[in-house]
Amino acid sequence: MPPVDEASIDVAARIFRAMGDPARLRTLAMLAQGEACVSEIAAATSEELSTISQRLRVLRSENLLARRRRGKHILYSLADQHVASLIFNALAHSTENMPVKRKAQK
Amino acid sequence: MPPVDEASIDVAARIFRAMGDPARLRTLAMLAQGEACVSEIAAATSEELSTISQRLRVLRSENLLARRRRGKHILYSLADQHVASLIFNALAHSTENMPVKRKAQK
DNA sequence: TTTTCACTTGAACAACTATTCAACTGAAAT
DNA sequence: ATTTCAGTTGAATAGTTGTTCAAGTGAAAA
Repeated sequence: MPPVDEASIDVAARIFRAMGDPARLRTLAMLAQGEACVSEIAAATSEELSTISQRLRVLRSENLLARRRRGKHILYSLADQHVASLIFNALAHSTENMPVKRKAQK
Repeated sequence: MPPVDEASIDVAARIFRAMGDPARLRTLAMLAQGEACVSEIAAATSEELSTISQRLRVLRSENLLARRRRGKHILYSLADQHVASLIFNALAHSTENMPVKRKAQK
């Protein structure tokens, strides 16, 4: 771990914060499976279209997403493999590192 | 990327959120360099002791920290290497993946 | 060119979060 | 046993964030 400069910390924190909402993380996890348009995501979660759009806007503002148009739809996907790694990493961590939080016996 | 269950998403999102604050991430980065007590952290950042304590409480509640006592001081450190990886990963991502966000020329 | 429609966006409101203060806790030192 | 002091915690406040609504965009289809 090299000494960390302030700007990097801020950028990294913004990335973490963007990923730190269950709804947004679920969206990212969905996109990790493949491209999807806004309507598809909305349908999959039974939520407002504009809710999804705002959510994607947050993720996009941190450069976590890529998008392209196909016909009338806009297809979203993860920006790169790095984003997938972060998700995978945290999910792995979340399933393993869940100590029972009990003191050594007696 | 395996299909993700709801509980894992929630835990992972909580971890990300805890890391998604510049002050907290700075603290984690500092602890990645080695153990430190609350006073040291406070001194290093010129902040209130209770501010630091509350901050550590948030990180601790997501199992990101370990602590042990030495004399009158309580030494904090990262819970495990996994946490260091997450930090390192995001910092790496933050320094590289910063596209100039400009369209292809002309 | 006009219409359509998928998506985006600003504003508003409710829900959540970070910091500070002041009081408290408890292990260590005396 | 008493004192000390590093750290913790509940409450209050100010600032931030997520969702929704309603209006607006703009590329594609007609």
